[in-house]
Amino acid sequence: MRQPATIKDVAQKAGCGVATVSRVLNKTGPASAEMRDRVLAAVNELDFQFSEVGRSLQSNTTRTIGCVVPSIANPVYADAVQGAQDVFLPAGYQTLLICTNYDAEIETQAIRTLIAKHVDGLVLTVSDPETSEALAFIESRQVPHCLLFNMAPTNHTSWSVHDQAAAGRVADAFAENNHERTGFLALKFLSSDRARQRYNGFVEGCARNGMHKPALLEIDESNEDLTDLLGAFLRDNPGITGIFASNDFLALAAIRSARELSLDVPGDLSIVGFDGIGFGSMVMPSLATIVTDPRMLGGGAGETVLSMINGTAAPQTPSPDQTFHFRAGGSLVPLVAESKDDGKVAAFPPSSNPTRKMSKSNRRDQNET
Amino acid sequence: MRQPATIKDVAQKAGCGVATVSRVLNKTGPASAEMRDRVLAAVNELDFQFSEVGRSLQSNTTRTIGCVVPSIANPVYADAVQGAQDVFLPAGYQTLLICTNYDAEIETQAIRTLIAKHVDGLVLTVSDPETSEALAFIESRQVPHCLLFNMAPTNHTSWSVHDQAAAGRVADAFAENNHERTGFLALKFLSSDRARQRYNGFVEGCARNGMHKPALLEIDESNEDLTDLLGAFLRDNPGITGIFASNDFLALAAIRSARELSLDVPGDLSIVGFDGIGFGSMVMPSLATIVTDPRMLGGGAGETVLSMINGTAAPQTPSPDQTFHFRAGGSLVPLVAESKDDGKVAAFPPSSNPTRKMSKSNRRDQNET
DNA sequence: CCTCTCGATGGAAACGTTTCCATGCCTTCT
DNA sequence: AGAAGGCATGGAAACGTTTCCATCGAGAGG
Repeated sequence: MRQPATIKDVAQKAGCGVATVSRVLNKTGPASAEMRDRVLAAVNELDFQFSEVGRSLQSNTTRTIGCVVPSIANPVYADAVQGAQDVFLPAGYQTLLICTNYDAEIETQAIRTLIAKHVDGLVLTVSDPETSEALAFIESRQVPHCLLFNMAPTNHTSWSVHDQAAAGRVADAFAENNHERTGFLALKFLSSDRARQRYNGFVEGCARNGMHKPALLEIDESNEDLTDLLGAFLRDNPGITGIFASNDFLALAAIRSARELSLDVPGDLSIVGFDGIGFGSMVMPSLATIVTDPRMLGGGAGETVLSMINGTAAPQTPSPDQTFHFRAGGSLVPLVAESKDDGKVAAFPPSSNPTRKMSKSNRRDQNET
Repeated sequence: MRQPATIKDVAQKAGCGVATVSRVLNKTGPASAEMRDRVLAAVNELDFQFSEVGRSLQSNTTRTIGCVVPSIANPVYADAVQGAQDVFLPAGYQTLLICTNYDAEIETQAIRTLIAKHVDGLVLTVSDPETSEALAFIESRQVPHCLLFNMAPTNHTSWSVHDQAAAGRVADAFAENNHERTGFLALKFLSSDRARQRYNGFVEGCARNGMHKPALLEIDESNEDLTDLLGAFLRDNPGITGIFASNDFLALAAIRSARELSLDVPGDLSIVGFDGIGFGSMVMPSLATIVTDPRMLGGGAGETVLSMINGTAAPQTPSPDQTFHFRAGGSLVPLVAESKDDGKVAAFPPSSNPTRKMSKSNRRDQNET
């Protein structure tokens, strides 16, 4: 039993042809009761199991779906993958997972291999859907697929948070709390169209609310020292009272860094995140953020691919404003006017927030250190 | 080009035999320069790519590894999977991911299918390695494999945190801080040998330190209301001053629940977690916990499987005490003696801990509600 | 009693590769 | 000049399935 038994072994042991074995085991054709028993006995004795690879060659199907995301160390993608596989597994499909680590080269290469392996479908987050080589290749091969967390180019369907609208909502939130000067904090701004969408939406939202254009603080590597960068950023852009971080991790890191800079959050600086990871509501202050549902999105993308495979009706993608909602939190508070030492007079007493108080003074005396 | 081109199409277009095409493309045999050019031209024209399934059938190899974990919604497993795939991908292997959702039935079924699909190896976390049907099957089929986060039965290798030693270390930490009565909080105690290992280690550690045997609080479903359960638990087990949660999620949830019960953490109740997720150090108070490195473990398990496939020397698994370390945090503080009103006389002045004091009075007046 | 039909069964082709082996030719050595 | 060897190439088997088609026997209907 070094080599696993094949259908031929079973046929031989049962004293019949391979066709009969196939018919019995697949229940795809007539067989006498006695024959059935003999085959089943042989199967048991040999511990036989069909080889899916022989089967795939013949049937042109693998019951396998490719799933491509940047990284599952990020819980947003991890949840989405989980959601997708929770759909696939009960449907009889297994999932080939690729984490590209935000590398377009790996993305292209891995997807070619997935297609060579003849996956029946693909769920994927690409770095840039407009230029993605991999995506073009998928189309040319006509593999059923669905995007995830990407803006869908024409002829594609995508399950995604409407980043731009969500970021606009964040601008509204800042406006509602009387913030005027804000910053946008992003990691890997260039390799992620998500971050860019959020930035654009935020800029637009700020403009719509009559706020200043947000300053951009971009980090390239996650191991750069955020505290130093943040300090320099606030020094270079005086007057900033709020920061929108392009994800919750960054937001929490920013809170920590702000504290290291002896800034009070939210007293001196309000911070809003994006994604709505569960921890956000466990920290003090709780994190104001955009809440999303990655699991639902992953599941939806999975259903879409299955429907393409089966030729059934595709599930409806959620409307933009169903893909997120704003969650208020202690990290974003109304800005209260006080003696503002940058010359701008805080003349208007905010009617909507009678309890508004000011942060401890002497914030950000940047030349002290 | 509905159906992708096969090697035969290439051969025909290049005017040669399929064997020549195979040799040219795989660089596995001689070919004239002119022939090479013709073949390459045909490949380009047809956008040909080998079918891995045909190849697999012939070569008895799939360049695919199965990876089985309970759920990647849990960042511990997500990180481990990421670590494994970071090893596999550069080595030319892709990863078939299965999340069993802690269901032994799914586990067995999925692993059978993985083997039918002829994966070249397996990295897996099973629910119980001693009784796992799937594991037995893997052995009978002699598939290279490595356990992850499981205690290794004989003849298996496993990359895992030494749960028992780590839990013992937690008991030491409580002892160092003069706690005597503790509780152990676990989710899915029955379906996870990890939780049981930790419980055993904790019980043993408490005994070693002369503490009371910890009380067990077990939650079955993650959606049960922890606050109610915790309240009842503390009422039923008076005198508890510290809780060891079997993972950081639970620990953070417990902190929140304690607050809802108007208990101060750590003032009234110290809490220690397990896993060392990044967030633990971002919350206030920071979470005392056992820090582990799931990514390293996943990577190690991956390397082990690769070494089995290639017949090279297996990497050395870390020694038990290299698999974790204790991280102090604000959620665990020394217990201070004070007027204790539960009748127990604090008569014996503990020689080893002269500074021992009691907790603030009237905590948990259990009949008040 | 003969034919027709139908159930049971086996042989063989096909799926897309790789690889063994045979063939033919050209070079090179004796 | 003849033999030997090496290179370039193609045919075909093999991998493990499914499925089409043919065969065979038996029961039914005329």
